[in-house]
Amino acid sequence: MPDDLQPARGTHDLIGEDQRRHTHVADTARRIAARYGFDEWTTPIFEDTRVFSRTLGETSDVVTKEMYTFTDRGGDSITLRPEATAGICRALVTNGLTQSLPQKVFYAGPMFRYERPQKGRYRQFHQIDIELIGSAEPLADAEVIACGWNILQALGVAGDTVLEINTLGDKESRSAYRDALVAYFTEHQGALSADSLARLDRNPLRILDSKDEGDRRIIANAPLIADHLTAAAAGFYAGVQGYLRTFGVPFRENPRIVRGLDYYGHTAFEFVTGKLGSQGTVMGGGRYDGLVEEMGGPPTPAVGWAAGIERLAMLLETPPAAQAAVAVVPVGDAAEAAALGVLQSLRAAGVRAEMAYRGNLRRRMERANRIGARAAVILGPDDIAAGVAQVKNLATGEQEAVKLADIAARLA
RNA sequence: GCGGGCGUAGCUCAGGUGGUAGAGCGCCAGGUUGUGGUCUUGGAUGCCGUGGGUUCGAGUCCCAUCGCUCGCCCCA
Repeated sequence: MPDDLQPARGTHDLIGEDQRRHTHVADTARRIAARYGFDEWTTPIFEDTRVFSRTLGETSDVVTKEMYTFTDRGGDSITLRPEATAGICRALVTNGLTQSLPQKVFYAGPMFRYERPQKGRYRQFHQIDIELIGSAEPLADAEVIACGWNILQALGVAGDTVLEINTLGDKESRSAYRDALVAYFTEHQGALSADSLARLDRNPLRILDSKDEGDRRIIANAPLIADHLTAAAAGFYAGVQGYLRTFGVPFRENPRIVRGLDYYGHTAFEFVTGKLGSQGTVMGGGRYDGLVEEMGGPPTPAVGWAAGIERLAMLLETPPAAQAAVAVVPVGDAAEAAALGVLQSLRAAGVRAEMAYRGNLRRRMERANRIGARAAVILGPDDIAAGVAQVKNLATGEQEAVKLADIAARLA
């Protein structure tokens, strides 16, 4: 194979089983989300760079080193979206939908981040996404999570995942907690890893997430957000947990859960799995009450999550099967016209049907077998003269003459 | 961005100490021009990732580079 034409680094072609897994994940999510009242939106794959730089946080890795940003021919700074939420909020504002809240949005599509590729991490990857914009109630958080849980159940992967939840509190709680953390970690900075030292002034909350062993010992005694929550924030968090129990969604509190993007507050959660190596987060999200305002709209509460389609597709136990076709097989050139008639009648009846473009009977039967056809409809001159075709079940080998007019109904 | 492992046929892989490349599967053709799967006979697989170096000679040794992969970072 010439190596001058390869897929760009971190991108993948979706073909055959890969595509079927992908489609199954997206279709299942779409179906379940619809039951919860979420409507699908499609927004542009690229946006004005400010849509992301303003909202994701000036210090986040996504903005500082992972965006595909370029200047277009008109001189505008354009960015391939690294995530869906910012674009959805922009669309909400642009279309004046802040006047008709709440909006419940389902989303599926490709995202782009310039990262070092690895299992479950790609430069072009796909997410499904739901956003519930316009409700400040804890019930909204719980419903969004319950919907995600149902999707994982429908995909048959819920058993592989654990829901971990935390609260980041309101602004007041968070800044008090942040101060406490900085004080604590500064006291122990001699023992912190280099990575965590860098996080200390950039994003101290992230230290809680460190995998470094030395860090973990220090983190074990770090202050907890629970002790710095305002009464309102604590009440909100308790409300979310109560509704999760009502919905029957099992969860585990994990005070170490922190979100990477700055716009999150209050509820933060992740569905994690141990089956994908270090890329264990399969679905993650939380509440982002400030984002719509950041985008130029009125103050608007919102909560949502994103899930990686590739990661979910990898967890699928049994690959979705391709739909088996019916192979139409003419015997000799003279039978072609009649065979095409049968072929089209099958398709009109909703049957997946195929006819090879050339080849003798034997070759066409081999091909029917190779494509996994469930049946072959064989038409020879004798059959046509008698107004029938041989319908052969390729699994059992049984064959029987069927009137041409009855074939479509027989195989539908 | 940092560290480890790996790039040989379409796929999975074998090729001690350097001597011009192999297997299985798949593919193509015949046995079988009105019947697939099983069987059988034959055939083609290839810039040994790419570039450079050492050598009489490199798939094999060295350097670089690209890609894949695992971990860190980050995140879905």
